[in-house]
Amino acid sequence: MEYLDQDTSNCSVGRAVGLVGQSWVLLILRDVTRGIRRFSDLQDHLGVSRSVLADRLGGLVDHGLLELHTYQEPGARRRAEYVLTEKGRDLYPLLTSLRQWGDKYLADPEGPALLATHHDCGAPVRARLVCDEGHVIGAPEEVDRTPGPSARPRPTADVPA
Amino acid sequence: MEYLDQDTSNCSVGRAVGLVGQSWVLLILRDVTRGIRRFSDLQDHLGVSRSVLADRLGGLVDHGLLELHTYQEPGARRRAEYVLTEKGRDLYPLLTSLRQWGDKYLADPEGPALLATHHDCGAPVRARLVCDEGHVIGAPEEVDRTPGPSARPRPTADVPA
DNA sequence: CAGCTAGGTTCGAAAGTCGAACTCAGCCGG
DNA sequence: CCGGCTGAGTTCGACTTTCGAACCTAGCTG
Repeated sequence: MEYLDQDTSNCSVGRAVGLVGQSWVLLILRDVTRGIRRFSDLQDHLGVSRSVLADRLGGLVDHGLLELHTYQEPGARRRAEYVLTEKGRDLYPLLTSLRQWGDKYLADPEGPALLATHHDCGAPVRARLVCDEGHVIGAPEEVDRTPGPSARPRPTADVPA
Repeated sequence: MEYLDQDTSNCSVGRAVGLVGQSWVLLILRDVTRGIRRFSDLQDHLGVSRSVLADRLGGLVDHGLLELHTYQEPGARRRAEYVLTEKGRDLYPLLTSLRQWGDKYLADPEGPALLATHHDCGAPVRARLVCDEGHVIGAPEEVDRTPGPSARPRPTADVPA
Protein backbone atom coordinates (compact mmCIF):
# COMPACT_ATOMS: atom_id res chain seq x y z
CA MET A 1 0.00 0.00 0.00
CA GLU A 2 2.99 2.32 -0.02
CA TYR A 3 1.79 4.21 -3.07
CA LEU A 4 -0.96 5.62 -0.90
CA ASP A 5 1.72 7.67 0.80
CA GLN A 6 2.57 9.51 -2.38
CA ASP A 7 1.55 13.11 -2.58
CA THR A 8 -1.18 13.60 -5.14
CA SER A 9 -0.90 17.35 -5.38
CA ASN A 10 1.17 17.16 -8.57
CA CYS A 11 -0.83 14.31 -10.09
CA SER A 12 -1.86 14.99 -13.65
CA VAL A 13 -5.46 14.21 -12.89
CA GLY A 14 -5.52 16.97 -10.32
CA ARG A 15 -3.87 19.47 -12.64
CA ALA A 16 -6.17 18.58 -15.49
CA VAL A 17 -9.20 18.93 -13.25
CA GLY A 18 -7.95 22.39 -12.33
CA LEU A 19 -8.20 23.40 -15.98
CA VAL A 20 -11.04 21.45 -17.54
CA GLY A 21 -12.96 20.88 -14.32
CA GLN A 22 -14.04 24.51 -14.12
CA SER A 23 -17.73 24.89 -14.71
CA TRP A 24 -18.76 25.18 -18.36
CA VAL A 25 -15.30 24.40 -19.75
CA LEU A 26 -16.10 20.90 -21.00
CA LEU A 27 -19.41 22.07 -22.42
CA ILE A 28 -17.66 24.91 -24.24
CA LEU A 29 -15.13 22.47 -25.67
CA ARG A 30 -17.91 20.09 -26.70
CA ASP A 31 -19.69 22.83 -28.61
CA VAL A 32 -16.54 24.19 -30.21
CA THR A 33 -15.77 20.64 -31.35
CA ARG A 34 -19.27 20.50 -32.84
CA GLY A 35 -18.47 23.58 -34.91
CA ILE A 36 -19.92 26.35 -32.74
CA ARG A 37 -17.14 28.90 -32.71
CA ARG A 38 -18.52 32.38 -32.06
CA PHE A 39 -19.14 34.07 -28.74
CA SER A 40 -22.82 34.72 -29.17
CA ASP A 41 -23.56 31.30 -30.65
CA LEU A 42 -21.89 29.67 -27.67
CA GLN A 43 -23.82 31.88 -25.28
CA ASP A 44 -27.01 30.99 -27.10
CA HIS A 45 -26.44 27.23 -27.07
CA LEU A 46 -25.08 26.95 -23.55
CA GLY A 47 -27.16 29.48 -21.66
CA VAL A 48 -24.13 30.46 -19.62
CA SER A 49 -23.80 34.06 -18.48
CA ARG A 50 -21.74 36.28 -20.77
CA SER A 51 -19.28 37.17 -18.03
CA VAL A 52 -18.44 33.55 -17.28
CA LEU A 53 -18.26 32.67 -20.96
CA ALA A 54 -15.82 35.52 -21.59
CA ASP A 55 -13.74 34.45 -18.60
CA ARG A 56 -13.63 30.77 -19.64
CA LEU A 57 -12.83 31.51 -23.28
CA GLY A 58 -10.04 33.80 -22.13
CA GLY A 59 -8.66 31.10 -19.87
CA LEU A 60 -8.82 28.49 -22.59
CA VAL A 61 -6.95 30.82 -24.96
CA ASP A 62 -4.38 31.62 -22.26
CA HIS A 63 -3.79 27.93 -21.65
CA GLY A 64 -3.54 27.16 -25.34
CA LEU A 65 -6.63 25.00 -25.80
CA LEU A 66 -8.29 27.53 -28.08
CA GLU A 67 -7.06 30.21 -30.45
CA LEU A 68 -8.93 33.40 -31.16
CA HIS A 69 -9.05 34.16 -34.87
CA THR A 70 -10.67 37.27 -36.26
CA TYR A 71 -11.93 37.17 -39.80
CA GLN A 72 -13.84 39.50 -42.04
CA GLU A 73 -16.28 38.51 -44.72
CA PRO A 74 -16.60 41.14 -47.45
CA GLY A 75 -19.24 43.71 -46.60
CA ALA A 76 -19.49 42.56 -43.00
CA ARG A 77 -17.98 43.62 -39.73
CA ARG A 78 -14.99 41.82 -38.33
CA ARG A 79 -15.92 38.79 -36.26
CA ALA A 80 -14.17 36.57 -33.77
CA GLU A 81 -13.94 32.82 -33.93
CA TYR A 82 -12.50 30.36 -31.45
CA VAL A 83 -10.79 27.31 -32.90
CA LEU A 84 -9.34 24.28 -31.14
CA THR A 85 -5.60 23.85 -30.96
CA GLU A 86 -4.00 20.42 -30.88
CA LYS A 87 -4.00 20.66 -27.08
CA GLY A 88 -7.72 21.26 -27.18
CA ARG A 89 -8.40 18.59 -29.78
CA ASP A 90 -6.52 16.11 -27.60
CA LEU A 91 -9.36 16.37 -25.11
CA TYR A 92 -11.70 14.69 -27.56
CA PRO A 93 -11.11 11.23 -26.06
CA LEU A 94 -12.10 12.69 -22.71
CA LEU A 95 -15.32 14.09 -24.14
CA THR A 96 -15.99 10.73 -25.74
CA SER A 97 -15.48 8.91 -22.43
CA LEU A 98 -17.87 11.32 -20.79
CA ARG A 99 -20.50 10.91 -23.49
CA GLN A 100 -20.15 7.15 -23.44
CA TRP A 101 -20.62 6.97 -19.68
CA GLY A 102 -23.57 9.36 -19.83
CA ASP A 103 -25.16 7.36 -22.65
CA LYS A 104 -24.90 4.22 -20.54
CA TYR A 105 -26.19 5.59 -17.26
CA LEU A 106 -27.99 8.88 -17.77
CA ALA A 107 -29.62 8.81 -21.21
CA ASP A 108 -33.35 8.96 -21.86
CA PRO A 109 -35.00 5.53 -22.20
CA GLU A 110 -35.28 5.85 -25.97
CA GLY A 111 -31.54 6.29 -26.31
CA PRO A 112 -28.82 8.94 -26.48
CA ALA A 113 -29.28 12.40 -27.97
CA LEU A 114 -26.17 12.25 -30.12
CA LEU A 115 -24.59 9.42 -32.06
CA ALA A 116 -20.91 9.51 -32.90
CA THR A 117 -19.90 7.30 -35.78
CA HIS A 118 -16.69 6.69 -37.69
CA HIS A 119 -16.66 8.76 -40.88
CA ASP A 120 -14.99 5.96 -42.85
CA CYS A 121 -17.20 3.02 -41.87
CA GLY A 122 -20.21 4.35 -39.97
CA ALA A 123 -19.63 2.22 -36.87
CA PRO A 124 -20.14 3.77 -33.42
CA VAL A 125 -17.11 5.39 -31.80
CA ARG A 126 -16.10 4.64 -28.23
CA ALA A 127 -13.15 5.13 -25.90
CA ARG A 128 -11.34 1.99 -24.92
CA LEU A 129 -8.54 1.32 -22.44
CA VAL A 130 -5.59 -0.51 -23.93
CA CYS A 131 -1.98 -1.09 -23.02
CA ASP A 132 0.92 -0.53 -25.38
CA GLU A 133 1.15 -4.27 -26.01
CA GLY A 134 -2.36 -4.10 -27.45
CA HIS A 135 -4.23 -5.82 -24.63
CA VAL A 136 -7.70 -4.46 -23.90
CA ILE A 137 -8.23 -3.40 -20.29
CA GLY A 138 -11.63 -4.20 -18.86
CA ALA A 139 -11.44 -3.04 -15.26
CA PRO A 140 -9.36 -0.78 -13.00
CA GLU A 141 -8.14 -3.86 -11.14
CA GLU A 142 -6.09 -4.83 -14.19
CA VAL A 143 -4.00 -1.68 -13.83
CA ASP A 144 -1.00 -1.23 -11.54
CA ARG A 145 -0.28 2.25 -10.27
CA THR A 146 3.30 3.11 -9.43
CA PRO A 147 4.95 6.43 -8.55
CA GLY A 148 6.47 8.18 -11.57
CA PRO A 149 9.51 10.45 -11.94
CA SER A 150 7.87 13.50 -10.39
CA ALA A 151 6.16 11.68 -7.50
CA ARG A 152 6.81 13.19 -4.09
CA PRO A 153 6.45 11.57 -0.69
CA ARG A 154 3.45 12.79 1.20
CA PRO A 155 4.28 15.47 3.74
CA THR A 156 3.72 14.03 7.20
CA ALA A 157 3.21 16.04 10.34
CA ASP A 158 5.11 13.62 12.58
CA VAL A 159 8.54 13.86 10.96
CA PRO A 160 10.48 16.73 12.62
CA ALA A 161 13.35 18.46 10.83
CA MET B 1 -24.89 22.21 -40.44
CA GLU B 2 -28.37 21.16 -39.37
CA TYR B 3 -27.12 19.22 -36.37
CA LEU B 4 -26.11 22.52 -34.87
CA ASP B 5 -29.80 23.20 -34.41
CA GLN B 6 -30.27 20.25 -32.09
CA ASP B 7 -30.89 21.02 -28.49
CA THR B 8 -27.97 20.01 -26.35
CA SER B 9 -29.74 20.21 -23.02
CA ASN B 10 -30.32 16.44 -22.90
CA CYS B 11 -26.90 15.57 -24.31
CA SER B 12 -25.12 12.92 -22.27
CA VAL B 13 -22.03 15.06 -22.00
CA GLY B 14 -24.05 17.75 -20.29
CA ARG B 15 -25.72 15.33 -17.91
CA ALA B 16 -22.45 13.64 -17.07
CA VAL B 17 -20.82 17.00 -16.42
CA GLY B 18 -23.66 17.76 -14.05
CA LEU B 19 -22.67 14.77 -11.95
CA VAL B 20 -18.94 14.32 -12.25
CA GLY B 21 -18.16 17.94 -13.09
CA GLN B 22 -18.89 19.10 -9.57
CA SER B 23 -15.75 20.21 -7.81
CA TRP B 24 -13.80 17.44 -6.09
CA VAL B 25 -15.90 14.61 -7.51
CA LEU B 26 -13.30 13.35 -9.98
CA LEU B 27 -10.55 13.67 -7.40
CA ILE B 28 -12.61 11.72 -4.89
CA LEU B 29 -13.19 8.99 -7.47
CA ARG B 30 -9.50 8.94 -8.35
CA ASP B 31 -8.55 8.41 -4.73
CA VAL B 32 -11.25 5.81 -4.10
CA THR B 33 -9.97 3.98 -7.18
CA ARG B 34 -6.48 4.12 -5.67
CA GLY B 35 -7.78 2.40 -2.56
CA ILE B 36 -8.48 5.34 -0.27
CA ARG B 37 -11.91 4.55 1.06
CA ARG B 38 -12.46 6.24 4.42
CA PHE B 39 -13.79 9.70 5.13
CA SER B 40 -10.83 11.01 7.06
CA ASP B 41 -8.25 9.50 4.72
CA LEU B 42 -9.95 11.21 1.81
CA GLN B 43 -10.10 14.47 3.70
CA ASP B 44 -6.45 14.10 4.54
CA HIS B 45 -5.30 13.34 0.99
CA LEU B 46 -7.50 15.85 -0.81
CA GLY B 47 -7.48 18.79 1.56
CA VAL B 48 -11.14 19.41 0.81
CA SER B 49 -13.35 20.79 3.54
CA ARG B 50 -15.27 18.20 5.54
CA SER B 51 -18.60 19.72 4.68
CA VAL B 52 -18.03 19.51 0.93
CA LEU B 53 -16.56 16.02 1.23
CA ALA B 54 -19.61 14.81 3.15
CA ASP B 55 -21.90 16.42 0.57
CA ARG B 56 -20.06 14.91 -2.40
CA LEU B 57 -19.81 11.44 -0.90
CA GLY B 58 -23.52 11.56 -0.14
CA GLY B 59 -24.28 12.60 -3.70
CA LEU B 60 -22.10 9.87 -5.16
CA VAL B 61 -23.85 7.30 -2.99
CA ASP B 62 -27.27 8.70 -3.96
CA HIS B 63 -26.39 8.46 -7.63
CA GLY B 64 -25.04 4.96 -7.29
CA LEU B 65 -21.36 5.58 -8.03
CA LEU B 66 -20.28 4.63 -4.52
CA GLU B 67 -21.67 2.37 -1.82
CA LEU B 68 -21.23 3.00 1.85
CA HIS B 69 -20.20 -0.12 3.71
CA THR B 70 -19.72 -0.19 7.43
CA TYR B 71 -17.47 -2.81 8.89
CA GLN B 72 -16.13 -3.65 12.29
CA GLU B 73 -12.80 -5.19 13.03
CA PRO B 74 -12.80 -7.09 16.34
CA GLY B 75 -11.97 -4.84 19.25
CA ALA B 76 -12.42 -1.69 17.20
CA ARG B 77 -15.14 0.81 16.62
CA ARG B 78 -17.37 0.50 13.58
CA ARG B 79 -15.97 2.27 10.55
CA ALA B 80 -17.31 3.44 7.24
CA GLU B 81 -15.83 2.64 3.86
CA TYR B 82 -16.82 3.87 0.44
CA VAL B 83 -16.46 1.40 -2.41
CA LEU B 84 -16.98 1.88 -6.13
CA THR B 85 -20.00 0.37 -7.82
CA GLU B 86 -19.88 -0.73 -11.46
CA LYS B 87 -21.27 2.69 -12.39
CA GLY B 88 -18.38 4.30 -10.58
CA ARG B 89 -15.78 1.89 -11.94
CA ASP B 90 -17.01 2.66 -15.44
CA LEU B 91 -15.60 6.16 -15.02
CA TYR B 92 -12.09 4.73 -14.99
CA PRO B 93 -11.60 5.33 -18.74
CA LEU B 94 -12.54 8.94 -18.12
CA LEU B 95 -9.97 9.26 -15.35
CA THR B 96 -7.42 7.65 -17.63
CA SER B 97 -8.18 10.11 -20.44
CA LEU B 98 -7.77 12.95 -17.99
CA ARG B 99 -4.48 11.61 -16.63
CA GLN B 100 -3.15 10.97 -20.12
CA TRP B 101 -3.95 14.50 -21.27
CA GLY B 102 -2.48 15.98 -18.10
CA ASP B 103 0.67 13.88 -18.48
CA LYS B 104 1.11 15.19 -22.01
CA TYR B 105 0.50 18.87 -21.38
CA LEU B 106 0.74 19.66 -17.68
CA ALA B 107 3.29 17.30 -16.13
CA ASP B 108 6.57 18.34 -14.53
CA PRO B 109 9.53 18.27 -16.93
CA GLU B 110 10.90 15.07 -15.40
CA GLY B 111 7.67 13.21 -16.15
CA PRO B 112 4.33 12.28 -14.64
CA ALA B 113 3.71 11.62 -10.96
CA LEU B 114 1.89 8.36 -11.48
CA LEU B 115 2.45 5.56 -13.94
CA ALA B 116 -0.39 3.23 -14.85
CA THR B 117 0.69 -0.10 -16.29
CA HIS B 118 -1.08 -3.28 -17.31
CA HIS B 119 -0.94 -5.82 -14.52
CA ASP B 120 -0.43 -8.70 -16.97
CA CYS B 121 2.36 -7.30 -19.14
CA GLY B 122 3.65 -4.10 -17.52
CA ALA B 123 3.02 -1.91 -20.57
CA PRO B 124 1.63 1.61 -20.07
CA VAL B 125 -2.14 1.96 -20.16
CA ARG B 126 -3.89 4.59 -22.25
CA ALA B 127 -7.35 5.47 -23.52
CA ARG B 128 -7.85 5.10 -27.23
CA LEU B 129 -10.72 6.00 -29.54
CA VAL B 130 -11.90 3.14 -31.70
CA CYS B 131 -14.97 2.31 -33.72
CA ASP B 132 -16.83 -0.97 -33.46
CA GLU B 133 -15.20 -2.15 -36.69
CA GLY B 134 -11.87 -1.90 -34.90
CA HIS B 135 -10.50 1.18 -36.66
CA VAL B 136 -8.43 3.52 -34.51
CA ILE B 137 -9.67 7.13 -34.49
CA GLY B 138 -6.95 9.76 -34.50
CA ALA B 139 -8.82 13.06 -34.63
CA PRO B 140 -12.29 14.50 -34.00
CA GLU B 141 -12.62 15.18 -37.73
CA GLU B 142 -12.88 11.44 -38.36
CA VAL B 143 -16.10 11.30 -36.36
CA ASP B 144 -19.59 12.09 -37.67
CA ARG B 145 -22.13 13.41 -35.19
CA THR B 146 -25.79 12.73 -35.91
CA PRO B 147 -28.88 13.27 -33.74
CA GLY B 148 -29.89 10.18 -31.80
CA PRO B 149 -33.30 8.86 -30.67
CA SER B 150 -33.74 11.39 -27.89
CA ALA B 151 -32.52 14.43 -29.81
CA ARG B 152 -34.83 17.43 -29.69
CA PRO B 153 -34.98 20.38 -32.05
CA ARG B 154 -33.63 23.52 -30.52
CA PRO B 155 -36.34 25.81 -29.19
CA THR B 156 -36.44 28.89 -31.41
CA ALA B 157 -38.08 32.20 -30.54
CA ASP B 158 -39.32 32.89 -34.05
CA VAL B 159 -41.61 29.90 -34.55
CA PRO B 160 -45.13 30.79 -33.34
CA ALA B 161 -47.64 28.13 -32.35
C1' DC C 1 -15.73 8.62 33.70
C1' DA C 2 -12.48 11.52 31.04
C1' DG C 3 -10.20 11.31 26.70
C1' DC C 4 -9.61 9.91 21.99
C1' DT C 5 -11.10 8.98 17.28
C1' DA C 6 -14.12 8.47 13.07
C1' DG C 7 -17.49 10.62 10.77
C1' DG C 8 -19.91 13.88 10.22
C1' DT C 9 -22.96 18.91 10.88
C1' DT C 10 -23.23 23.90 11.57
C1' DC C 11 -21.75 28.51 10.98
C1' DG C 12 -20.12 33.11 9.24
C1' DA C 13 -16.85 34.73 5.78
C1' DA C 14 -14.94 34.53 1.10
C1' DA C 15 -15.27 33.26 -3.64
C1' DG C 16 -17.88 32.17 -7.71
C1' DT C 17 -22.04 32.62 -10.80
C1' DC C 18 -26.10 34.81 -12.26
C1' DG C 19 -29.02 37.99 -15.35
C1' DA C 20 -29.49 42.52 -16.81
C1' DA C 21 -27.66 46.68 -18.14
C1' DC C 22 -23.94 49.10 -20.16
C1' DT C 23 -19.93 49.93 -23.53
C1' DC C 24 -17.62 50.17 -27.87
C1' DA C 25 -16.72 49.66 -32.70
C1' DG C 26 -18.07 49.09 -37.43
C1' DC C 27 -21.64 48.84 -40.83
C1' DC C 28 -26.10 50.37 -42.86
C1' DG C 29 -30.19 53.07 -44.43
C1' DG C 30 -31.84 57.57 -44.97
C1' DC D 1 -23.95 62.88 -40.87
C1' DC D 2 -27.20 60.62 -37.65
C1' DG D 3 -29.57 57.02 -35.43
C1' DG D 4 -29.98 52.17 -35.16
C1' DC D 5 -28.30 47.42 -35.28
C1' DT D 6 -25.05 43.68 -34.20
C1' DG D 7 -21.06 41.13 -32.23
C1' DA D 8 -18.20 40.89 -28.48
C1' DG D 9 -17.47 41.69 -24.55
C1' DT D 10 -17.40 44.42 -19.33
C1' DT D 11 -19.63 45.94 -15.09
C1' DC D 12 -22.68 45.52 -11.31
C1' DG D 13 -25.54 43.99 -7.37
C1' DA D 14 -28.03 39.75 -5.93
C1' DC D 15 -27.68 35.09 -5.12
C1' DT D 16 -25.31 30.55 -4.41
C1' DT D 17 -21.36 27.66 -3.38
C1' DT D 18 -17.26 26.68 -0.96
C1' DC D 19 -14.23 27.51 2.65
C1' DG D 20 -12.02 26.70 7.37
C1' DA D 21 -12.93 26.26 12.02
C1' DA D 22 -15.64 24.86 15.64
C1' DC D 23 -18.95 21.81 17.38
C1' DC D 24 -21.48 17.21 18.00
C1' DT D 25 -22.10 12.18 18.76
C1' DA D 26 -20.97 7.13 19.39
C1' DG D 27 -18.08 3.81 20.76
C1' DC D 28 -13.94 2.30 22.54
C1' DT D 29 -9.99 2.61 26.28
C1' DG D 30 -7.39 3.61 30.22
